[in-house]
Amino acid sequence: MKKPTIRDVARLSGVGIATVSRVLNGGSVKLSTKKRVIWAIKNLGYEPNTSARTLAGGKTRRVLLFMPEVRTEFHWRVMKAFDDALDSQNYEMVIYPMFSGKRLERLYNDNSLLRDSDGAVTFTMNMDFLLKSRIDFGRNLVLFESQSDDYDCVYLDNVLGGRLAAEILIENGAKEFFTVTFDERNSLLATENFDKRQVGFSKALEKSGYRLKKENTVYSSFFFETAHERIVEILSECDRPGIFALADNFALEILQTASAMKKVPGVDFFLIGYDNQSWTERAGLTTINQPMEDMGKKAAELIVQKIENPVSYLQPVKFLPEVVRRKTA
Amino acid sequence: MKKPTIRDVARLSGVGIATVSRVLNGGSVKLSTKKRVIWAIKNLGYEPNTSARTLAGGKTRRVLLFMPEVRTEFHWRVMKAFDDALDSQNYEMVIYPMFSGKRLERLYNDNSLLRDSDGAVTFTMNMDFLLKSRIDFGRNLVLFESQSDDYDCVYLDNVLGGRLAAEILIENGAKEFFTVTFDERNSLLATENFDKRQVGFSKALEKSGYRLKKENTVYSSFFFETAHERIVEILSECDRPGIFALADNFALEILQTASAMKKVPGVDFFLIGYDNQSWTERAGLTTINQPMEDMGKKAAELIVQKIENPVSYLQPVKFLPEVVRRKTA
DNA sequence: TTGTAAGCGTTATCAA
DNA sequence: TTGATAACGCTTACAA
Repeated sequence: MKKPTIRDVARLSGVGIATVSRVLNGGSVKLSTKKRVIWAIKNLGYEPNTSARTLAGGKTRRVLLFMPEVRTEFHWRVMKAFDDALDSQNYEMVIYPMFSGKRLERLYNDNSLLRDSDGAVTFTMNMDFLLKSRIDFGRNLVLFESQSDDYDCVYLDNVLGGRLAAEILIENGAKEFFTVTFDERNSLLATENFDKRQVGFSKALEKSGYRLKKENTVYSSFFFETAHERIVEILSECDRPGIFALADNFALEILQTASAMKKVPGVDFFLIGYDNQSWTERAGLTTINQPMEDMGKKAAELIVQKIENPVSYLQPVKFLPEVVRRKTA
Repeated sequence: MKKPTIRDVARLSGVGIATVSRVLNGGSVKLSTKKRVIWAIKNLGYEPNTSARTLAGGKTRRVLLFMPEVRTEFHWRVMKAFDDALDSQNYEMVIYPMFSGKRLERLYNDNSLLRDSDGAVTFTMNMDFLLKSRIDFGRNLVLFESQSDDYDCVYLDNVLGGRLAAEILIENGAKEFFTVTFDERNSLLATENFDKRQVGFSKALEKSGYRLKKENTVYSSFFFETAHERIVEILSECDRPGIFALADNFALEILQTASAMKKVPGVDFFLIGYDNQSWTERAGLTTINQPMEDMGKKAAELIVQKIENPVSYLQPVKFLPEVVRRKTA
């Protein structure tokens, strides 16, 4: 049994196909006819054909999301918020995972997916790298958690985030400071957000007369926490160290190690994370909140706006991080 | 400047549009004309229009992947392999993330994405749940890491995996046995793979005269390892316990805790993981290997085969887990 | 082996 | 406010 088309709907409701199209796309139609058409649509279980729509010059109502390797709750929650917001505007999210640079090449050679989208959003991607690919992203591009003067973007003030972390740790009376982070340079597609947190942190320290020694930056990773030994060392040799974990994930590692060593956070050492992931509340971790849901939602709004009402100016949206005080600092 | 169409190509190469289409889709064309057409395609930078193709009844060369919440290296590596294999056959992967049941409803109401795909693959999804949604997945559906009598599927023998783990631990001379897992029932979309590992493990234990006590199953989670205290307890109170971590992620937690407690794996306790994630080699973790790349590739082959040569029989493909012996057991 | 022409299901233009 | 009708770019009979 064939799927009903716009013609079937027109026939059943006794109007022309153009009228049905108007009902579908919000043209002006007399209320009574509109009602008949809607009834026919429901009655037949009609659904517009996307390909025909696109071909005829209509919009796809699809937005492409360039997704980095998902490692933390952060990515997932932002994507979810983004998706929800798009859906409420009747748009659909399609994910393009960035497994490697090879994938970009592929998109360059066959950008049908991009053409079949009304717009695109890059998610924590290194724009230098992306733009170097010479892919034509079209005009409707929004950057999420990366910055550029040439595109709309939604990002968090990571420098401020670092500063806030420093202030808390100083306030707690820490004498020596440490950061736990990961080496972004290994990641082809990384943005410089971790760098910024680090910079904000050490600048704020200096402003108060402290200093972040170079060797006090500990590198870990998301998959396999390699910082373990350094953490044991710090926790046993330092007097009440102040530790800034540039992602909550790293803080977890520290919390566990400390627990096994019978060191009490907030007493024997001070710890502040970054992200405010859902588990941190239970763990009593003091952390820097990123309003992930708001940010995801904002990105969706921005791209939809760009698609529907093209304007000639840029709209960079900067979100502000906030300290969530709990037990560890 | 408009994009070139099939007509432009036909005109430039002096043939009819049908001939160009044949070149594009692999119909029989004289070699010399074929060459001319290909030259024209390159010359113009022509790219077929997906919507027109689909509308005209052609294939989209697109496969939809239902993605669960990605937490571990496992998901990422399988997706990558799947994607690579699809690409080599000139297919494209589109991800449909399963944020929640709500997302399924949405697909039910507007399954244009599904219609715009030639086939679909579910990735570690609970099929009961998925089928209950009454979504029409079409005939071209392949299940990855879940089983059903009604569809092609690619899966690992998880019961065997559990058995292998038990055998290793017994061989090491462990007296008391533990498992660390997570509670799948909380996850709407989970498959029963963890259950199966657990069953295989305890059955094998019993066959050798041992027993897995109910209270010896420790529940953790991927986001926030809640098993920490239990692990400390086990490690300090048991004489050389044998621990089966049903995912490498959980094993990592144990390794770290042990390290902080100065307990040596392979001596003070025995530990075996599951997955053979990339970091496990460096960590010296004995684990059960899942051939992720092979499995992802096989799933791709299966779905492409289904699309291109529909057959009337089912092809369940069972992969076998293998022990990777390292230092912890 | 090739070309002509009839769809595919929409949107958009233009008259009515 | 409506309805014909011409695109949109392709695949696929069918004819040559």
